[in-house]
Amino acid sequence: MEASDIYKCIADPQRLRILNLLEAGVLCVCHLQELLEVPQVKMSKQLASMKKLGLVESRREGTWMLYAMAEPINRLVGVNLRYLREADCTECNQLQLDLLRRERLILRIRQTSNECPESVCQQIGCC
Amino acid sequence: MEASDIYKCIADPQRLRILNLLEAGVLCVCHLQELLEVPQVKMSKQLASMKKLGLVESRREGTWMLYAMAEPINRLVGVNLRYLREADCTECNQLQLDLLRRERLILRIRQTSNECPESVCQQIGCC
DNA sequence: TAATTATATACTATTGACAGTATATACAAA
DNA sequence: TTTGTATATACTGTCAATAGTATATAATTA
Repeated sequence: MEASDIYKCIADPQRLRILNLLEAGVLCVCHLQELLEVPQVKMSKQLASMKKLGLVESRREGTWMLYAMAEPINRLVGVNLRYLREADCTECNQLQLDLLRRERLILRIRQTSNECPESVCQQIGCC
Repeated sequence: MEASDIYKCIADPQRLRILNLLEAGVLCVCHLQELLEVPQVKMSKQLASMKKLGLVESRREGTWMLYAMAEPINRLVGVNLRYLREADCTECNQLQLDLLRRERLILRIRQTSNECPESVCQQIGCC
């Protein structure tokens, strides 16, 4: 895999945000949809493209699909996420904000019963 | 300027190579053409796009145009160049190779009389 | 002033990425 | 076995980036 493929991938702000979120932990498609406020079909296609690149992995849990960073995390992606989280620009602030929103999402799932299957919940870290 | 603009820019291997070369020092269009083996029109357009982004600057010297990294160098570009020069991939090796070829080019100009005007030569560092 | 050199821009055709809609699949529950 | 839910894929149209050709510009030299 070439560096240019990675750059093309993270040149899309939404894909960058997805990678940023997944580096913090496993999430399922519907939660990514909610956090980024994009239609299901778009999220699914973004994830498929990153899976094809080998950047993310997916695991089925019932009807739910859990997505995670492929291990070991691509170093070029890691370098850039680390830089952008510290930097100061519109996109960078969004990454910080997304991580906060992820925390809040997990809290909400924890406090709401049956929001998602227990097996999913365990992977995400709600319970 | 957003991070995504930078990534779109360096997602093109040739533009990445140009930035890599310019970080090492000033070069004129024809030398970049020679080093990257691309047609004049293409090089000119790549440089124009990066100038528009504010990543490079140009200065006329007679009929010659000298291109340089815009100062201060964009930090995201700097972070990535630094990483890629150390990393091991096809594109990364190319960056190393380009720097060597640049050294050799400068040596050749130094040893050949009248290959380029003296004012240009001084900026590039041949003499 | 005309010719030459280095570089830039205009124009055109092609291609690749993307969004949106519709539909398919995989699994669970009734 | 039907229904529902979460997700994926197929299909289509649109738009932006790119390459290539031709031409323009800016400065130098004869």
